[in-house]
Amino acid sequence: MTQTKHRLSAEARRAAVLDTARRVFSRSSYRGVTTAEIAREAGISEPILYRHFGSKRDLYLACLDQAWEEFHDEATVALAEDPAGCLGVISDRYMAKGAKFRLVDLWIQALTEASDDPVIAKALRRQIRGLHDFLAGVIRDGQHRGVVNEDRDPDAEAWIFLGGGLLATMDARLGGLLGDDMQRVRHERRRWMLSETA
Amino acid sequence: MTQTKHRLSAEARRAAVLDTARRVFSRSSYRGVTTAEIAREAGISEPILYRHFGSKRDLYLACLDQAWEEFHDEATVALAEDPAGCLGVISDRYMAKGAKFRLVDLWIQALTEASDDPVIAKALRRQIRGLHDFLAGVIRDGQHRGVVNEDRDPDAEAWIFLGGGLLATMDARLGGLLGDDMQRVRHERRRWMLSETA
DNA sequence: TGCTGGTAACTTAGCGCGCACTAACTTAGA
DNA sequence: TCTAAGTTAGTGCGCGCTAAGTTACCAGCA
Repeated sequence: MTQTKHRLSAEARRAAVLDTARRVFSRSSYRGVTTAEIAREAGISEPILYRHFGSKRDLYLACLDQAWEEFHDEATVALAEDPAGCLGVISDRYMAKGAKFRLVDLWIQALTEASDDPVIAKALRRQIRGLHDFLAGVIRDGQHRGVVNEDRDPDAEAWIFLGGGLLATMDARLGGLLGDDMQRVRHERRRWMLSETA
Repeated sequence: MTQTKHRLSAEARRAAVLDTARRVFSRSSYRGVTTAEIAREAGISEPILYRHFGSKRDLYLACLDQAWEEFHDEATVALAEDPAGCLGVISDRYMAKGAKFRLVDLWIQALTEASDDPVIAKALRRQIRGLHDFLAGVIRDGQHRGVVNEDRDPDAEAWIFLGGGLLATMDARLGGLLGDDMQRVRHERRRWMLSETA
């Protein structure tokens, strides 16, 4: 039987804290958030937080890992379901302004921390390389299917796509600097990528 | 007569502190740097720092302003001297790994702070919009001169270029993730921008 | 040129507060 | 009744910032 009111099992509590932490971190920054804040928002006291995570940094790393894992899973599913529209799904999922939380928000912060913390830097490298390889794979797949122009360099284009993600996050964090230029960026990129000639 | 040894005039000291602060901030982050650290590296004590700048935040904003102003001046000169090669000069100046300090490093940190600090957000918005307009102007100029394909959207392309800058900063902060893919990105972008047909 | 007083560039030493983290205790649930 | 999920009430320390005191520099004057 599941618990009724306040008390949760260890793993349920851990998952709940991780979820809250991910939300709180992603709307501010690693250093801008206090462990007390996360605990309060998760509806627990700090010692409980420290029972499940050894330190604030451990918690942050766990957030990074889970966010990446979740994104990667969803992207893989989207790729299998609709290879052509997959990139659009990815955009919405990981950079769209409306998304409940954006992976790239964590990345921007992690990038700021990376200069002082090699462990965070390493985790971030792994994830970014992972996303790049995924994107390059999608582009290659599109080329085989004749949707994407064969003359394009998949690795280079994947990086440019990733740069677009950074741009979108910047935009969201500054409260909409690009406006409808965002649409024009998408349009411009699509024109380049799509296969006009065979 | 100028001072001989330790004591500097107020304005000379202010400039020296600002220079040091810019270097120290840009290699780490706003929150990752202490005022004591800046003071030590500038060869003074903290109260002197606080005589010239009202707060750590004021100092940071002054760094942002000066970095942007300096970059903008240099870019304007480069544009006047060599309109065609101007974009290359800009790349080297503001994103190249070897540059003594990169404007975009400050931007990435400021972006992290922006969610908690509307003043920093506002300053950053101004600078980014400024760079975008400058880049779009360069592209338009290139189109008039027949160097850049007339069919490209200058505003959209300026944003994409800016996204490339973020990408390069990310790369540098993570210690060279892209490797020679960076060259391929440049090549890919150039192919798209250059005027192949009239 | 040498003395001297005033000014402003500097220093030492520390305050208060916020935050990561914890010791010791309490209580719900099987 | 015993285990483990929870709490209260801290501690120590780092950092932004400052009060109070010190010393280098430069007038003005004999």
